[in-house]
Amino acid sequence: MGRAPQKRTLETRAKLVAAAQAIVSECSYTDLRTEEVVQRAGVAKGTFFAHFKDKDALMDQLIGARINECLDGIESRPAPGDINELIDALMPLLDLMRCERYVFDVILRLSGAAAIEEIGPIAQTFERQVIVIAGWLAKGPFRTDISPQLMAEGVQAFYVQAIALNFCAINQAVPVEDRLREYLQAWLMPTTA
Amino acid sequence: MGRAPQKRTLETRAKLVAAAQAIVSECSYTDLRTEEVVQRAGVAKGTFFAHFKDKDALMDQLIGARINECLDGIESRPAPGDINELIDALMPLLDLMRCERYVFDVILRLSGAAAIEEIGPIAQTFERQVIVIAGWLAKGPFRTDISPQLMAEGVQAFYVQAIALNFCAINQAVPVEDRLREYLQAWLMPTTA
DNA sequence: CCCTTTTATTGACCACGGTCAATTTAATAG
DNA sequence: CTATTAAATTGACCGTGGTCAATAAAAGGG
Repeated sequence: MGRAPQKRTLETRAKLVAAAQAIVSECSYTDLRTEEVVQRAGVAKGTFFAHFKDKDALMDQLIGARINECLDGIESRPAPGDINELIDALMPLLDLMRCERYVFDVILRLSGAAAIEEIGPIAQTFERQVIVIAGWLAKGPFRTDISPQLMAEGVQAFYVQAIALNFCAINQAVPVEDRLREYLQAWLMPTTA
Repeated sequence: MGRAPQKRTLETRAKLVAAAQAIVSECSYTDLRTEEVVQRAGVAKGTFFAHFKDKDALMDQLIGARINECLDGIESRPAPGDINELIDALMPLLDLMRCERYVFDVILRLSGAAAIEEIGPIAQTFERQVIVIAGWLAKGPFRTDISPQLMAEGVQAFYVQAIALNFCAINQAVPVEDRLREYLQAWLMPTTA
């Protein structure tokens, strides 16, 4: 049996997170260095790694929290009535995911849980994304031959692909939302002959 | 005006690539260290980085070559007549992409070219994948309301997603090919009411 | 209050990717 | 053949993520 966590522990962790958030808002996720985090938090380097398995775990927490804020906003909206409204509703999420190349890389890396017992914040939001979107699609004027869950997984696959393509110099002429619209039209409202 | 490349240069590069390939076949991509590459090649560390921008550039070359071998094999097959045949044909590619978590991460990271002038090997194969698949889909018994190119981009998005999900402990109960089949059925042969 | 056990913190240290001024080797001109 | 210039190579060095034995601080037990 472990004992209750000490108050000191929670304080230290809070200081680390606060320092990290400050760095992110002043500079960027890309520029965050663990060395600077511990300096600002006023603790030793080892302490950081006693609280976070590695740097990715900190990013998981920071970015996961922001995605959840995003989903809160998204969830409070009425179900979109067509594909354009769907894309409008998703845009805040997409903008967050593509705000920095490094952020997108981290998200992809952490979007799946390595082990069942340790589903990180970002991985959790990926499940939540599907749930939120599936809820919408069930109400909309979309295809009915497949489940809303499957439709939602497809939507997720397509916006990840759209963002990935948009990071290429070659493909930046086409805005993400235009590319995504083409995908979603074909995915959610197929017109079979 | 630059001079012609020296024979020595090509030899050094070949030694580096050979050393890297040896390490990969003896150990894994994950375990490859630049230090060991240069030791086996009998050159200094700086030489490595004179030939490759960074470690990713070496991986790009090694993995890109393997993907191309894969596509050569795939291309020599007749066009698949249904979704199961399509999946069978794609399996070698999928197995390569998911052979190591690190390999999948590298592929995702390099699948898009950062700048127009420098489309790396992996990014090139991603275009080629779409071309090969689109060629197939044009001949198959699939939906005709969208272009083969768009269908192929969707197929790519779906196998990437299927692999990503399969790296999660939670989702490993369902084999990649089963998950992919469900996606492709809905994507390539929608049955709208 | 002191002793014991658990938990948290520390900072010197390591691993590994990547840099760069200095040096060596090859190509070319005279 | 020699001098000059361009290209390739070297290895000491750096930045940064991550480790771990030693230490300090808190929590119980008597």
